[in-house]
Amino acid sequence: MRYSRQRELVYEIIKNRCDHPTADMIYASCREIEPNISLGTVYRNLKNLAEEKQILTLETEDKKIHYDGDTSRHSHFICARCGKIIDLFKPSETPNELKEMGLTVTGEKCVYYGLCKDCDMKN
Amino acid sequence: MRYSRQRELVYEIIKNRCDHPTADMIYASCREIEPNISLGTVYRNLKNLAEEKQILTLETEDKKIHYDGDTSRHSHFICARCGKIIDLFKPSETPNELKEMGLTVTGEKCVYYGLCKDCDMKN
DNA sequence: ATAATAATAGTAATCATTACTATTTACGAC
DNA sequence: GTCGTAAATAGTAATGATTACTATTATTAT
Repeated sequence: MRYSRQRELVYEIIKNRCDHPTADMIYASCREIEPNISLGTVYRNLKNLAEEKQILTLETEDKKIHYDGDTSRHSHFICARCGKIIDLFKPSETPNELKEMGLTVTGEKCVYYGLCKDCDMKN
Repeated sequence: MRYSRQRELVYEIIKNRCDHPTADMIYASCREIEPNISLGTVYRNLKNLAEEKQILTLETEDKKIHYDGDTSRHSHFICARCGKIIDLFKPSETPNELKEMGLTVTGEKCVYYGLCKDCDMKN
């Protein structure tokens, strides 16, 4: 992969955020610094970075991919009402059963669903 | 929710499969029995059934929702190459940390990624 | 500096899903 | 049983996130 100013920017923006932005949110942040960057470029680089495992993706019920610059092992909680995503602890060790079944594990995504504190109070 | 022959059909089809079909796969199965059922009806009923927690959804990297008629607690393995979805064991108990953070958990989705046996051999 | 080619900007296309609307169906009251 | 009402459907159009395409620009090895 050849260097590009745009990919560097996308990467830096994700790494410096502690939320879980979607492509259009990242695009908006990019435009503030690089007003001519195109949406396609943001999408392409997000895909590249995810394939290189420099960032992670989270496929949620809102039908938008959420990106995560924190590549350490951790789980997520997603509020079913407001959609807020909260970082959680490290998931438990991957069970041996997988290897015994002949499955080579390269990643895992553990998501809990429910109501966050704020939304629970509003009920 | 009022009874409808179409919803019943959608429900029965999912419950009697042991794979994780997408809406269009379920639509195809429905058409074999009910040739006039419409795609919108299948989508609407899948959504209804999922909201009622009679079936589960799995949001995957292929950008299609996969449905699961097995509502018992279990995890999944998804092959990164062929997309095959394999049912796994029951996930470990939901940690207390969630409750301590004020989060009310109503569901969880734990997915492992990697290569299945067949795809691993082809490497 | 130059050539080769990867990456971009801008726009068009894709495709899973949802919305819309006229018609049909379920079902409770009579 | 049938009547009325509202929910559900069939068929089609619209939506919206993502990807594809293409002429132009930028990176990098020589």
